[in-house]
Amino acid sequence: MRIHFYTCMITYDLKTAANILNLANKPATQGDVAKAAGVSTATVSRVINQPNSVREGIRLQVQMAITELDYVADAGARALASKRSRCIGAVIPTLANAIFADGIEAFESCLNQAGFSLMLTTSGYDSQHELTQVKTLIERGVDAVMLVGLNHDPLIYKLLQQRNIPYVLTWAYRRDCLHPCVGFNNYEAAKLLPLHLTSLGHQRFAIISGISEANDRALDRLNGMKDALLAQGIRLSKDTIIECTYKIEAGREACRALLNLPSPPTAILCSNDVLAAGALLECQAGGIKVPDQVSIAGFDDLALSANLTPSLTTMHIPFKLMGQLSAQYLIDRLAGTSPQAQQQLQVELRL
Amino acid sequence: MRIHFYTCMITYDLKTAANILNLANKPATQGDVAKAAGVSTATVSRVINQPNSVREGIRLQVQMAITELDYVADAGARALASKRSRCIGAVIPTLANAIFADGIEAFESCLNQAGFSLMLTTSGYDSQHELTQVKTLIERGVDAVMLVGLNHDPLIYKLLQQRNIPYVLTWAYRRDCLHPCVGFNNYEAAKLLPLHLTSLGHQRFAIISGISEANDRALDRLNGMKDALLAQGIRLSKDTIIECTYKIEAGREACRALLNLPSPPTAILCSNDVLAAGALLECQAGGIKVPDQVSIAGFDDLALSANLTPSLTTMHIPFKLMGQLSAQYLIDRLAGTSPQAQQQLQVELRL
DNA sequence: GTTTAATTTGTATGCGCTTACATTTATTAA
DNA sequence: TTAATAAATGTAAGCGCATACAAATTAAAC
Repeated sequence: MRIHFYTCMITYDLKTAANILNLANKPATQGDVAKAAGVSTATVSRVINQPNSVREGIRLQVQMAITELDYVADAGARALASKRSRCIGAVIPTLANAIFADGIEAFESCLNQAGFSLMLTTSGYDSQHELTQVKTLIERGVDAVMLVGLNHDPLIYKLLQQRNIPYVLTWAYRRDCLHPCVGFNNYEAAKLLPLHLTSLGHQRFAIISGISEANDRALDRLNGMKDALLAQGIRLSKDTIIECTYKIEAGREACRALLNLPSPPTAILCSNDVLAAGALLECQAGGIKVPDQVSIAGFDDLALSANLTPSLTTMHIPFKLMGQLSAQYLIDRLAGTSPQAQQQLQVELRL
Repeated sequence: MRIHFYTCMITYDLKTAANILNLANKPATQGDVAKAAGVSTATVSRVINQPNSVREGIRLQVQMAITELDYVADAGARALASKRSRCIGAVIPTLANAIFADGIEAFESCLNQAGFSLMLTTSGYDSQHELTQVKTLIERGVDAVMLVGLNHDPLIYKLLQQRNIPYVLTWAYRRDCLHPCVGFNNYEAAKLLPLHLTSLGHQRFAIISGISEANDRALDRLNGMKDALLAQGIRLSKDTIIECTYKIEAGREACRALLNLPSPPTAILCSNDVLAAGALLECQAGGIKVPDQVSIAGFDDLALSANLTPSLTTMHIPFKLMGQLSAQYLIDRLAGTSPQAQQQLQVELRL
């Protein structure tokens, strides 16, 4: 036994050091790493946070100790000492709507590459719930926040500004927006659709819109469409504008109602591709020829839209780019630079 | 001026205390609240964490001080002192596929109600990237982790178990699974589809599958379909099984290839509704009558599927319930109870 | 009205890290 | 070679909270 022990001591190395220190099976701390590498905790911290400020030999030694001990820095302690959580929060209306998928995916991916994690919450298109979610994110100590749309409870801005938390609004853009935003002008983009359809000769229009209350994108799109029609001398009666939730069934139902009107529209403008797909599928189910009997236009250019027959006329939005740019904006802000606060993205009509 | 100041002092109350303490405009700390309420920090902490252990009068006093000072507890400090971050991490393959939307939405919602936040990351169907993401989540100090599917790098389990971090596997279930899981048996569920189609008289089959490598759900579904066909004496040739990414265009393309075979299938089994929708839309685009000339079946029962014409035969999965149950499992684990580790959900064929 | 027990509150320590500052070591200039 | 300078490392002080334990208060029992 004694000899064995002695042998152990001779072959003492980082590996056994790891085991010895890990006897209690508690996660290794910076102190454990420091001890194992024969340096101070400050040096370990530097190896992790500013590796270039540590000479190569020592750096490797520390990194080896980190590996041997399976050391993972404690997030709470880091956040407490550095005032940075390395987490960025986002509040989106819902995940169930494909509209947000690509943008958020790109947003997350970008954050990830820059060493940030995404804390994701949903508001269910409810501005008071959105406020609650922002409060929660602040409590979780996020370094920055992403929101969807331009209109939010003023308290949200107050809370964020008070704590100096950078934020960015997305999925929308307005030149006179007082807050950082990355997106496109929903109102102007929506104007293009009726324009295209009137140029094809359509006169009798209807609109299927998302619920415009508490959804500035939906409202802007609706107003854009209405105004563009008005400019052509076309005023829609009340029963030709239907607001419904962003569900495919809702789109179908709305379309059915419109086609049953005494004087049904020859063109249906939808403020979203999910609704448009619903409308198109309702027509197909009812044996109504599109676009011969009725034309349908959408908005957002979901993957589905181009694959329907006939394919949907829709407005393409560079969601992926939007996610990337909004992530980059926040990353830059946190890095101390002053990125452009308002970024407008170009949309494109897809026939 | 002087009188004014004096007046201020007389009306000294929590509000002015707030302003005085907040002069530096730094976020209020627990200590500030304690001072303002005339209690110790321990009491403030209790008011926040175990309100019932504080007498009502003092509790209200403290809560008022919290409001006046806009106090928000520092997440890092809380995590450091309590060893709990109140965050739960999830790694899903991608957000771009609608399959995950409903489940994650319900998962997040459940966590939220229980006072947890969701940290969401994506793996892109890459198991090594998944490992990286789990490491990141651990570094962020999540209290628990949700993963999709049954097969993961063993190191993931090791890391989680080592740190005593509860985890749950979802979107899949196997009776002999060694890990906590909430889901359904992809293999058995997939068997039901060919069964249904052979009962309709189909003999010439083809399969459009997701990439089965590094995706146990896709592999199980593929094997289930193949085995069920084999049991009926039907063996698929190599060119009637196509694996592709979960994109609608990929489904179209695969369908086209299958229909161009010398002896095209009369039934196409898709391991996912996105692929099935692509196949169906390809048929429509090509003027091929469904189900007269070819039958198409899917899996997952996306909202779209029931609204296509003809509607897709598909397997309904209770994704929302799955999200809720997996969230609840982790919440219970963190609360110290021992919830059932394996939970199987029932699927249902939708014609 | 005491004594004892139960409840409420305060005191004080430490969680694990970052960082300002002090000290040491390496590098350059003279 | 030595002095002056720059770079690398160590020391030690918090960051803001939760909580074990001690002290004080209240309620219950006698």
